[in-house]
Amino acid sequence: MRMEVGGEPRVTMKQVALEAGVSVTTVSHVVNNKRGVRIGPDARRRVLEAVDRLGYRTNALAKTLVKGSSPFIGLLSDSIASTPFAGQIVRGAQDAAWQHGHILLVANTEGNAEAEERAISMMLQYKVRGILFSRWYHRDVTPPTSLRETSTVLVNCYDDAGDHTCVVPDEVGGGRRAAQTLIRAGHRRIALINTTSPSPARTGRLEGYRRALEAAGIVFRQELVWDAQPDQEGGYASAERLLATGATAVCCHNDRVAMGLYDALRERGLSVPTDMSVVGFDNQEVIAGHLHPPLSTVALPHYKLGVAGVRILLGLDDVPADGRVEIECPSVVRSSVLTL
Amino acid sequence: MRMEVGGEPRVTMKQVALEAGVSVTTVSHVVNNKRGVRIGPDARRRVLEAVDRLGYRTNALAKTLVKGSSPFIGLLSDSIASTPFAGQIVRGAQDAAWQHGHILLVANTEGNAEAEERAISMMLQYKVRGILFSRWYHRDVTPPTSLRETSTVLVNCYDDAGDHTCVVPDEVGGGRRAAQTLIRAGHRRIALINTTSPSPARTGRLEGYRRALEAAGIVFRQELVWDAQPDQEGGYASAERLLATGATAVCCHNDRVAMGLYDALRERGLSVPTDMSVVGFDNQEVIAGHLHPPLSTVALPHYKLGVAGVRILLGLDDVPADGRVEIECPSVVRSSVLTL
DNA sequence: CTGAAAGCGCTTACAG
DNA sequence: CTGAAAGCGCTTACAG
Repeated sequence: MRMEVGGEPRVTMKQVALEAGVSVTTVSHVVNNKRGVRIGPDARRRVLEAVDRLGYRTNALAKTLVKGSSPFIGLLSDSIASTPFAGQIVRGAQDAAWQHGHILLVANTEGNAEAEERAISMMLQYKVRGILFSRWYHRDVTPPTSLRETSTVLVNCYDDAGDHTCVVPDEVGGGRRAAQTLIRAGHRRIALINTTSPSPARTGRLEGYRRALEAAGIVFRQELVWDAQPDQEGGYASAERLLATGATAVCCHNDRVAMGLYDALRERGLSVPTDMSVVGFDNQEVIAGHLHPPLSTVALPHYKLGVAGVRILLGLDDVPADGRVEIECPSVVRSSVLTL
Repeated sequence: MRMEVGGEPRVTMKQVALEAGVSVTTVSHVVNNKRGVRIGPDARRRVLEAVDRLGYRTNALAKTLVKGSSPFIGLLSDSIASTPFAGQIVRGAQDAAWQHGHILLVANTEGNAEAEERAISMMLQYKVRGILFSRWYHRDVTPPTSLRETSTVLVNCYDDAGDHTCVVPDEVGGGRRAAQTLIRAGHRRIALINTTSPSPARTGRLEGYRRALEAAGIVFRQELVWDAQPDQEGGYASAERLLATGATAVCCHNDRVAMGLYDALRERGLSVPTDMSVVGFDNQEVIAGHLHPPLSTVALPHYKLGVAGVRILLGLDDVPADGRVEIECPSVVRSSVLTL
């Protein structure tokens, strides 16, 4: 086996043909294992040997040119590492793309409009099959108009205009599931620490919480629901109020809020779940899995959003007439809920 | 402006030429704004208009073919979302690649050897300029031999054989910096909760800790150093032992250990930093930034590792003779250290 | 069974 | 100032 160094001239099909003493046509046929063409066993052997000897690798770019179809799919992300969420979307999209013989071109724009524009332009020049436009937290967007030049699907976001197909988490279902976890454990007085920032998560989860209560015949009480900063500080600051409500359980807007609440509770000598049952949201592994005690929560389906995004783009999945596909938020049970 | 739909035939330079009534040569010249060629103002205007009218986008793939140089750089990652770390590497590599007109092809292999092999093969077919082989935590590896077919640099890992250039965090410097934070605050009895798993982080940070003590004229005491599981559970379980040593401060192997320790301390009615000064490692934002009180720590330079990886690959940065470049781990001060 | 030739979308000497 | 032609690395009818 011969090794190629970085800048060395690439070995092409022509050279293989020369080495094997056949035409490039023949090389192409055996290299691609073309069915329906008969190649003499001797010729085949010779090209295979030549390929090996020369260390030939087909040039996928040239192939793309003649085939006329692009292997690329673009993924526009507004964040890739600031939270694990965006990463999961990328991972899902990548796995799905790869599985179907496509290659993901990811651009991290940090939400910068100009960077987005340039990334789209670049993707278009590489003749992507389509573009996934994603946001790290579920929200509405007005996507760049240049996206109209190619097929695009919105991932973890949606446009009010409804110009594009979108795939988003089922927030209502998630909120319901969070509350149900508590209801099924026998709780009746369940608080909800919602977020201060307007978002589909805020609206949807509240709606899910109401529906779960209603289905269980529990009356909704406004005093059990309030908004807090959606992080540890917000949870920490909510302890006093929570305790005052006499609730035995609480749904937190996310795992970080739950973490802050844990701290505040512990400082008061209270413990989870004995004194308070807690359910989070997001399933942010590094937090939820390692709190004391580990936190029961509802997971956001980022990986699946990514997968669904490319499947839809490739026409593999059906899309409802309204162009909106919702992915379920599954419940993750750990040990922060006391069964009454 | 005309819009193209997904499957529609692409508009090519030939069509633009036709529309503008010039040759493709001329189109190429004006589209690329070729210097040194004079184009009649009228011709130029006509092609620009045609480009606009037709919505022409150059085919970067075809261009690549004739230019003979590849815009692609491969990044092999063993994880992309299980921790924020890998994501930062990807982000750094992506930013640097983009900045220099290159495109990052990232493959997430989850460390699976077969997947790695296929990804490399794919990258080679797309004629990548080179490949970055990365791991989410710093360690030694024996990279796939097929990597020898292209330029490769190891990111956040290294091979004992020394076949490849590598870029890794300066663990010794990081360990020293952690200890120094405490020493400068006046602490003399400083514990170190190291990790049970053998790794450059374990060896290097311990070494750095020793050097910092030595430089400050503090004698190293074996009883102040022990190993624990490198996560919340390990930190939680270390509280008793830590308290028994009479240390006034502690360096934790990472932020998760610190988080577990916080919990255990709080359960004993103790508080940070009044009763114990704590320094973490990793600067895992979601944890370190939001503990009560926020945790002083030492950051792992993942973003920079990614940047350096592509810069080295592109020949933009010098590499020491031993092929090993170390990136500094900066100290991040928050409020978990009491000044004596 | 095998190969010459045209063509994918571009760029670049080379001639006018 | 402008264009015909060759060529980048491949594939695919079409002839032998």
